[in-house]
Amino acid sequence: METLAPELLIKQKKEIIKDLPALENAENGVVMRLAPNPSGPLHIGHTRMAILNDEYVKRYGGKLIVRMEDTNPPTVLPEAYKMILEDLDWLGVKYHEVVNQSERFDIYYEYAEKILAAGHGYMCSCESEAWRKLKDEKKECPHRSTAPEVNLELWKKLLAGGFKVHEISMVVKTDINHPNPAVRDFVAMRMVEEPHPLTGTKYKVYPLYNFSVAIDDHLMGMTHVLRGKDHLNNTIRQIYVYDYMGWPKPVFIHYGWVSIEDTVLSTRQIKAAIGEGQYTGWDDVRLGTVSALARRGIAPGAIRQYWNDVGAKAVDIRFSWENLYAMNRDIIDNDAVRLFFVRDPHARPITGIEKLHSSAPLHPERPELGKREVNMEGDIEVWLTSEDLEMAKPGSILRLKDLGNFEIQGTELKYIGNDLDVLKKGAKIVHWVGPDSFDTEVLMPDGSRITGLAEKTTMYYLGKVVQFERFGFVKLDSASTNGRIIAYFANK
RNA sequence: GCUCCCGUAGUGUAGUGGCCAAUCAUGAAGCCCUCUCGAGGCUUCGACGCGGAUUCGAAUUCCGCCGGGAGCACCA
Repeated sequence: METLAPELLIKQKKEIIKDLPALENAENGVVMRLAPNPSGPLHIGHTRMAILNDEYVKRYGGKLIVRMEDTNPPTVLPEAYKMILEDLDWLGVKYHEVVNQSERFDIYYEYAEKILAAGHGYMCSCESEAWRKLKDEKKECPHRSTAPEVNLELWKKLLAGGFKVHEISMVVKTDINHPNPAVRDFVAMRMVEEPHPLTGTKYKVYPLYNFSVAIDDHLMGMTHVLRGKDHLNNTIRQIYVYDYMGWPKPVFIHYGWVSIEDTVLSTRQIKAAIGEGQYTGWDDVRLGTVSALARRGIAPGAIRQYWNDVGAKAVDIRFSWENLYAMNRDIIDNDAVRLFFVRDPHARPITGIEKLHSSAPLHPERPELGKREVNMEGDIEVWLTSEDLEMAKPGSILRLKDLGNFEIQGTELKYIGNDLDVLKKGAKIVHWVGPDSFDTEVLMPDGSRITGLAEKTTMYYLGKVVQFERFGFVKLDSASTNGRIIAYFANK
């Protein structure tokens, strides 16, 4: 066995792939959607809806539509359209169509008119605060009983530009006596003067979330709507539109709230902070954006597995970086080359030998990835981390990994052979770098920086995820012209 | 205040009346292995929020309580 198939002995990975629960009414394929607001790129929180929807579409076959919900010009970030799609691509999400709500206004107008004509909506010129107060008290506002013909006239006047901002809006009736205040009548269309990044000033009358979503979900043939629990009340409101129009309803699934600690996620905050130069950009490794995770060496497969594992139940959960990192480690461990990195390095001259040679595999389980060789001659000096040096008492023996055994003599290291038996006598294995190493700076997710020396070979793996032994997995980002390496910490 | 959702180990998760003195992953502790504090192997720790009811039998059903979360925008 060992000679025939050694890989079977080494890599018996526990491949327990947990399946998402089955979807109702999905036997004949599904149509699902991702409906991001293009106010910024995706962050770790958004990846749940992306992965879950993608997983189901892949499983049952069908179509995944990306629908940019860009109906509020002030919050639209023009670059976000592209960034979101790049994030999805990186995540391995297969979408079949991309549509922008900002280009579908004529459709929303058509349905607004139908709703008004049928008496299911009204044109309201109440001051918004007063209107809300009436709703709280389950009282109708004076416009709620306006005749459809009058409403239609007002609607036409609105479209023709006959009103100013905030002067009038179109409201969809639900049930003014509904026990749940979150569900009573909602504004469906309103005027916006700010130009839209995509359509400019072509339209002035904008739909609001619940209205455009209900219409689009139906028109685009959605069979399943899988979104967060925070939309529970929105679903109830949207169902009123379905019922007014006599549309069949998709299957609605609401997964629980995810609380993500220790991570900056607020698009608005990030945007402001980038402007102030506090972050280098949307992919600053301190952020929880998808691009930041990518930059840090988090594998898309780890994120996918994480959400698959969590599933789509309605329980509120805490996001666990620890669990994500464990999944990430599983994935990257196999390909990450092992290299030496010495933090807070201190030089130590070597005595007792003129020539030293080190040869070690780049990956302990994968000899095919090759070896790295180090040759040193003459007045040899190596660098060790202060942490190891503090532990080592004078006269004790250190095993410099893949190099040799050394006795501590003051600030010098005396070569005493290369026999691994010293390990059995309690010699400690430490990591080291030679004179041709590179200054390296590792940026940690918390914003701190760890500086040290990385061995020469590191330079050949720029752009890759590697393991700095006894330190952790890092993504080697770049090297400046003077040879300083910048790396980002992924996980231990 | 009103309404809704939820409640299994530290974190997630399986479990839909008996197979549960509760699954798996992650975590922690220990041992083995390994020239890494990684990987791998083994062992251990750790949970059904509480109280009633139904039942021969409940983590699974019902009621009450407690606890957590969300929504109540001319944001999405």
